Amino acid sequence: MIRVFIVDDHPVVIEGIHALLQHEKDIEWAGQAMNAQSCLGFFVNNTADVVLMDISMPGMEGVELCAVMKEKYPGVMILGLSSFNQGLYIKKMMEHGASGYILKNSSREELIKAIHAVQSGEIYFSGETGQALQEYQKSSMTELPVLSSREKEILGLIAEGYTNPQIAEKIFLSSFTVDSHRKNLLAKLGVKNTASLIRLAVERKLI
Amino acid sequence: MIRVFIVDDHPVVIEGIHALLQHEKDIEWAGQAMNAQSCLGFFVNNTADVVLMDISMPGMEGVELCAVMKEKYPGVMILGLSSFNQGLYIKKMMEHGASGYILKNSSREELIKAIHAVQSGEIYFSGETGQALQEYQKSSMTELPVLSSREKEILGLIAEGYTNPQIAEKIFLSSFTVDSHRKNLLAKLGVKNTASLIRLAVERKLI
DNA sequence: CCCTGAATCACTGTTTCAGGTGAGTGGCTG
DNA sequence: CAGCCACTCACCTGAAACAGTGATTCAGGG
Repeated sequence: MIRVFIVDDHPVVIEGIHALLQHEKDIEWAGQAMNAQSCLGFFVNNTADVVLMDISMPGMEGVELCAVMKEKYPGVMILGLSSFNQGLYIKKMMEHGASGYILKNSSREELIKAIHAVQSGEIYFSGETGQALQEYQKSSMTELPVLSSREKEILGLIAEGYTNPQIAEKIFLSSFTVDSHRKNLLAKLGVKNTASLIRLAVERKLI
Repeated sequence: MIRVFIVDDHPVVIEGIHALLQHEKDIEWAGQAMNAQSCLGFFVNNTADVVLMDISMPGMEGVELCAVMKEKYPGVMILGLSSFNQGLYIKKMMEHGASGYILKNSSREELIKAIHAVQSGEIYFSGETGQALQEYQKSSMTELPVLSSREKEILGLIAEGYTNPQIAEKIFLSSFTVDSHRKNLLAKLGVKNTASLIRLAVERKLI
């Protein structure tokens, strides 16, 4: 008998999963919580085998709660649960000790399979989720090089649409100097032109 | 008696809302669908008063389905439903005839209030959602000009870091033509150079 | 049927960017 | 002190981007 507990701030998700699991013979509904506090409160006097945990609760609570839970109760297996296929969240969850991750639009069969898997110590990923994780690791595994403050300043001005001469005038430098910084930016970030540079900068929130 | 139909690709959400509504005396469960096709199929021989519709279904189906439904059955009120507080989606939904929008983590009370509101022709927004919409409209009040499909294609390739000659070779055009499209992009979006162009494109999610 | 607009191509300048190379200063650190 | 690195400046060359102008074709809508 697997005791399942759920933490999610969406009432409909709690209800839905309850409905999906209520006729499973080897699954017992341990309880539910709508936020981190009440989850931790439950585990003071009770326990469960598997916790289904929404990751994208307000304020990143999910990831933190996962860390706290695994520290206090390492025997409790945590299965991440989210509506979206977000590599970033998945990665953080796993770093904090989660045993797997499934999407909320998973089928009843997949949900049950995942619960069994993590309960017996396996790592479970729904297909799409595993893919997203790979994608994520491919695209941002590479550490961003450190940019000097001058470089970041100039990167910002380039993104504003200023040309080298304009930037030079604005911050009292030679346009040769601005050009040097610009070339260093391209080299450091491994891109070939302004378009790639700005795209990377915006997407990785360097500006 | 309000007949409520739900379209959502998440089984748990369907179950959850069903559970939340099943004891409401003046609400009748008209049916459910997990995708746009089966929703449209239902309405061939049946009808409903209010449709709860997930916006963020795979492939933007939600927004499109909303448009089709309102064209075919203008009397059916549509209430957007999503896990996230995304101004962009909300705006698109409303442009396509939706009567309101609530978050999936809304309480049972709010859900029922919203259903009654839209059924009687009102526009309903959950508090947070209204805020997000305002935020969104503030930040991008200036309407984005319409880009042709060719322009969007070339914008994407510029963002990938390709130069005009490379793009020309890639999509079998003259580099003059690519340059023309590029100039049109700059003109339409009101920017002066590639840096501004790409920044705008990434920030406004044109690519 | 005419007008509009997307899409295509062309030519000519000017400006900016990219690549390479080199060099001087000042600060921090092993 | 020697070495590293950020920051600064300089020049040269070729490639790309930007600006302006103009033209053709083709599809769709009033």
